[in-house]
Amino acid sequence: MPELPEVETIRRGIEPFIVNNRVCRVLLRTPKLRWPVPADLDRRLGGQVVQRVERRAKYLLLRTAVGTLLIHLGMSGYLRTLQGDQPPGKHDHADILFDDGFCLRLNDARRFGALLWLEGDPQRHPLLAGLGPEPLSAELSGEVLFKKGRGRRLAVKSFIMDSRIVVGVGNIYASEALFVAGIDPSRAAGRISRQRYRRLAAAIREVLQRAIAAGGTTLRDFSDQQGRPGYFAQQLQVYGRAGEACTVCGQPIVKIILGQRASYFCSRCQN
DNA sequence: CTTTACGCCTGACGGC
DNA sequence: TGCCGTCAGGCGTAAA
Repeated sequence: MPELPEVETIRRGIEPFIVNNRVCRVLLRTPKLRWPVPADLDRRLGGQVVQRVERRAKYLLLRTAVGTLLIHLGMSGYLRTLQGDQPPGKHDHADILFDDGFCLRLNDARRFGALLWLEGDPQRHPLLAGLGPEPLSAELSGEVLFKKGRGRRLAVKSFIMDSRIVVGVGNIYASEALFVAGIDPSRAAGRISRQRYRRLAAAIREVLQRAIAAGGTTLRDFSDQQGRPGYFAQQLQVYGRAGEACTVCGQPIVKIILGQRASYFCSRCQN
């Protein structure tokens, strides 16, 4: 389930292989993922040179002179990199083949992902236009969170998972960041001080940054295959650890449901 | 305006 | 062994 760190790791992994590389063709095996995949994608992307590989939130953007291929991996999606042709396996929905024999293959068992063709400025596309700040940029600050949180009764965990507030904070890292910041996930977003939001903004950045650093080592080799993203589970402090001792105080980690999502926290360290 | 519920989809897992 | 129900989860959309 790729969260932002996984997507960024994938971006960095594929970038050197496809920037300045020309797409020779696109092979679609599945007509619809989350939305219908443009049937004429081969005609649009074929022959185009990938100029840049960007990421906005959890969307990957492969930019060409005439348009942008948007890729979202949903929950179960991953990209593999292949050389030459290899027989497709189960849930291998699309291949992007390049002139030099390089192939980017999209696999997504649950098909919650997306493959779309965007023309014009991608930032104007409805999927991207309303997004909040990137968590790793200076645009995210405690002040921004504090201001957006005014008057809201929503649980802060659900609040930071709202992509209009800040992008790329998925279920796992939301719990982790709130633990680092010492904030109870169920606390209303409007009832958190500026000071504590500053700590939260820093915690979000730190947790994501650390996961990217870990991904850079575990997913380094993209030349073979397996851009299969992991959870970086080895360094999670609360997520999925209900009943286990808090790494700081030893209290058992508690699991609660917020906004229909599993949430984990330490009732002693977080308030 | 905010908040909540649901649907999309498959694989893993537990109970029988 | 197999069948069935439940859960997981990003994110858009509908409904309250």
